[in-house]
Amino acid sequence: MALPQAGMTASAPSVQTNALPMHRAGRPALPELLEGHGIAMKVRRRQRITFASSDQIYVVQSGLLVLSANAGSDRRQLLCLLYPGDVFSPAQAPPLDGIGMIAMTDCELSRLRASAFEQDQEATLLINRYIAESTSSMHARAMLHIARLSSLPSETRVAAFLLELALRLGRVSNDQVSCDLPLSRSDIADYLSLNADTLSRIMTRLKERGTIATIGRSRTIVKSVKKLCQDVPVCAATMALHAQQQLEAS
Amino acid sequence: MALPQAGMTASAPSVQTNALPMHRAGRPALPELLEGHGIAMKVRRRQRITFASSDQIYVVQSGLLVLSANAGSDRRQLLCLLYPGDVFSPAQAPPLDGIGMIAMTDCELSRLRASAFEQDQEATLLINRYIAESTSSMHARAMLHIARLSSLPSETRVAAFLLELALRLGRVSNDQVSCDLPLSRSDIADYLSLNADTLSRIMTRLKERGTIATIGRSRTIVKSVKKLCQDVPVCAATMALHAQQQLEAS
DNA sequence: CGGAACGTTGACTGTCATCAATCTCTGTGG
DNA sequence: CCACAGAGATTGATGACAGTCAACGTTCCG
Repeated sequence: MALPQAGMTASAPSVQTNALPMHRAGRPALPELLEGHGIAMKVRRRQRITFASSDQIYVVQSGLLVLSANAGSDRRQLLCLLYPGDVFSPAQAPPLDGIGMIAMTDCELSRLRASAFEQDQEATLLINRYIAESTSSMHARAMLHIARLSSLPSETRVAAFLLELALRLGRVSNDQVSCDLPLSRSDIADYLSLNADTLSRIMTRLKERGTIATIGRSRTIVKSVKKLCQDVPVCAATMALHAQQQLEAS
Repeated sequence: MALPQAGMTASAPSVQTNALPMHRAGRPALPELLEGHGIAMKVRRRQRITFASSDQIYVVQSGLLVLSANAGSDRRQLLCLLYPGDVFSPAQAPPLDGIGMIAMTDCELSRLRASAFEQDQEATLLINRYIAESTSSMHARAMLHIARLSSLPSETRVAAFLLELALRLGRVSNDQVSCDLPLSRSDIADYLSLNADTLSRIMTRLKERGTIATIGRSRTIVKSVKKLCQDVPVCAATMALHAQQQLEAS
């Protein structure tokens, strides 16, 4: 288990995006030597991880986590999604009340100490590079999320989010993506800064409009990825950031 | 000029924050060897920098820039503020239309190629570490910004933002912070995802309420930092992320 | 079978974006 | 020094949209 793997299998997306050519497809594989140092952790769905020491680094091997905080009066805010391959250290989190990670699915993590590699310069080099690339890509995702939150109407916002999650967790076939949502409605609402009620209304509208379809409570299908990317610029960027990495990892 | 310096002078903030203890105060100084490799760039206010190659890295030496994109139909979205000391590479930006940096003030940048250090392992080590720490801290700021956008009412959002900018660019004295805003109203609005009209109303309300005061068009004073931090949890985190780094830099 | 968590829907309210008009600064040229 | 122009900032009226509260339905669990 040297490579981080996606929580579910993924086939190659067959859709063309108009991503800027400058963008990197993925990052190099996490070297195995990390395995020797890290402590494997298994966390279960809904489990919460608080940051004990700032020296610790978490590597997501499988599953899905979110960074959570209590920003407002009592409202929980989900700030960031952590996918397999992501490296996360407390330094990347703001010092908000109730900051911590919450597992959305059963997860496998590696926990290691940032100072663990200082003897081995070669290893430090590789690992720092890996961390830098991971952190860069997470920053790009955060920027995309800000763009989604700020400049998209709520309906499009939800559609773009579902696309991201489906690209990461689901399977692509013939211009459709589908996945089982590991987040509940109120989780999604807390991430997209919507009300759960409003989110429910929006998803009903999206279904009526034919943008998405649902099976049961959690299975969700984005009907036409191509159309979504044409209509919404953010979705093309989502493809570039999420689908290509998926390609790399598989 | 080895160290990045703040655009304007900064005295030590005299206000206590309840930042979480785990949080790092700053990052180590950028080593001088970067100077040898980098190309110094001077950009003027309002000038736009597009990303030519993904191999390039920009280090902000002085001034203030923003990351900008055209996310929605025609609306410009300001995604991220870049302060002195920040390292920014195109990999940290999402592949959105019209992505680029815009100088809010006259700026000094160093531009270097990511692959420039590969011969010198010692240098690579230090620089990668610096980049990793910078990127981490930028990620934390992005998360804080998301929290601000998502879970604060617009009035508080503006106040929290003004606090951040004043802590970075202004001077602290006796529980007050003041600075000259380098951003126009519509810049601020585009960053906080508000309408410029609404922003104007909000600032009027903040003035009436005594939270802030203004002198002329751009000079802005946050009246009671302590009170703001007590009322708004995000502001305490803002102090932790921005005031302490200011301390470090000065 | 019952209960709890989750999801949906409706009526109402508050907030923010929009559009348009007016006002205030700032710099320029006479 | 003043007049002017143009950008930027404010203010008002209005409509669209999302949050709130409450009730009801559904699914999943013991």
